Amino acid sequence: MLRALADCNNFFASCERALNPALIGVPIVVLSNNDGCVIARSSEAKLLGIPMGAPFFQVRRVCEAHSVKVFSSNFSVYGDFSERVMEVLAKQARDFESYSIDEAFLGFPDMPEADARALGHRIRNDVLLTTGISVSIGMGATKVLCKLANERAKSDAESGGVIVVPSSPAGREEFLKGVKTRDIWGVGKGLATRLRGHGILSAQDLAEADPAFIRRLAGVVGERIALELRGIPCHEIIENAEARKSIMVSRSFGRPVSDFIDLSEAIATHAVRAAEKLRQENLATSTVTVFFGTNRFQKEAEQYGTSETEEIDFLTDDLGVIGAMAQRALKRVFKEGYFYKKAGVILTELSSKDVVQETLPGLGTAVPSSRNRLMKAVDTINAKLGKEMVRPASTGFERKWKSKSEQLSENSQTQEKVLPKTNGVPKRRIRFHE
DNA sequence: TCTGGGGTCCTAGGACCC
DNA sequence: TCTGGGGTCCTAGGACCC
Repeated sequence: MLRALADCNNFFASCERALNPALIGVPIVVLSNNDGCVIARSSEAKLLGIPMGAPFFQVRRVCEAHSVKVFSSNFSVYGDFSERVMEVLAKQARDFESYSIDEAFLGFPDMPEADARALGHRIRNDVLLTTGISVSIGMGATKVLCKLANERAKSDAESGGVIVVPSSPAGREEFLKGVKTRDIWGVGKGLATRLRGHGILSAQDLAEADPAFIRRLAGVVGERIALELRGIPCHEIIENAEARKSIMVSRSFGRPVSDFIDLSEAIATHAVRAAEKLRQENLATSTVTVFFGTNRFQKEAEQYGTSETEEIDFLTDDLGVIGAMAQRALKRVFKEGYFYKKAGVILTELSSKDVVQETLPGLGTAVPSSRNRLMKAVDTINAKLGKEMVRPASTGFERKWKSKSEQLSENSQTQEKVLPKTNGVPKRRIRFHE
């Protein structure tokens, strides 16, 4: 079966540009939370040599010198663009898997290879016209081949944004010879080093290697990659994403904190947000993990970091219960005398709330319905009036530890705008900062 | 001065059981 | 010198990805 990977080009930067066409041709970078690292670059910014993942303070001068537009990330906006792109892509193929915020796998049973290129260009045009976002299309027999084709489509200007890996052994070999193992999807630094030790340098070397040998060297993960390179699918296109297994909320602090009360407020804040996500997805949990740590980049400073888990014997989505569990865990492992840089909360052992109510009728006594109504009220108010409009006092008032988002606050005027429409269907209104 | 956040999967090894 | 052999389950940590 012919498969494809559609991957948005410079996604976050493209979103900012789609919102503000005056930015066309201007170098753009988008920063991570806390304005820490570069997580997206327009092609102009890439040409300036600004690396992906670079700490912003290391590239600030280059940005200033070349008038690079710098944005704090605005994930609610990127999420809206993502929905729009996915909507268009999902219509193009029988099989569809939204793989990440800016990528989707498509499956085309019965599609002749000869028609693949033209199909790819049609999809590209369709997404560009309806969303303003440019995507690259990589096509082949397996997901791993699609990934490689996609990378080539992005880097090879002559491809017009579409590359098909031929299914003929000779054509595939020609393609794979020019690909370094480290550039294969699923081959990280560790595996690439091990492969190199055995003379496996290119994707073609890996495809040709004895699968049993690769299995010993790199486990089932490596073996599957090798088979996929040969055109044998090991990873199907998964239509219905399985229920997620964990929810994590974590942030670095805007400045180091050492007081218990500050850490406690941050943990409370993250627990509230995690519980909110839980309710949005109609899930419930019995297990809460908190973690926190000092700044690992400050080598000379004394380091401490840990995680601690608290369990209960029923399932809940109540921010009060989850918040209290997080605080109990924190109190057990907090240590005085360190400068902490980051903290977070993880919820695991997730179940559907419907299942909970069906299979555990006794839950009605564990979670009073008045609490359910309270959670609904909190969610409704915050959805209507803005994030954190209602929150527990335990999340703090002064909140000196909050992340910074300097590039956002620089233009703190919030405006309402409407994204472009498809098929006359109005999209929900979004808030964002210009 | 300043270094993100949120996931998944696999494996090895220990605990425990028969 | 000699001290079974398999299983399963769970967990921590590593590796990788976007």
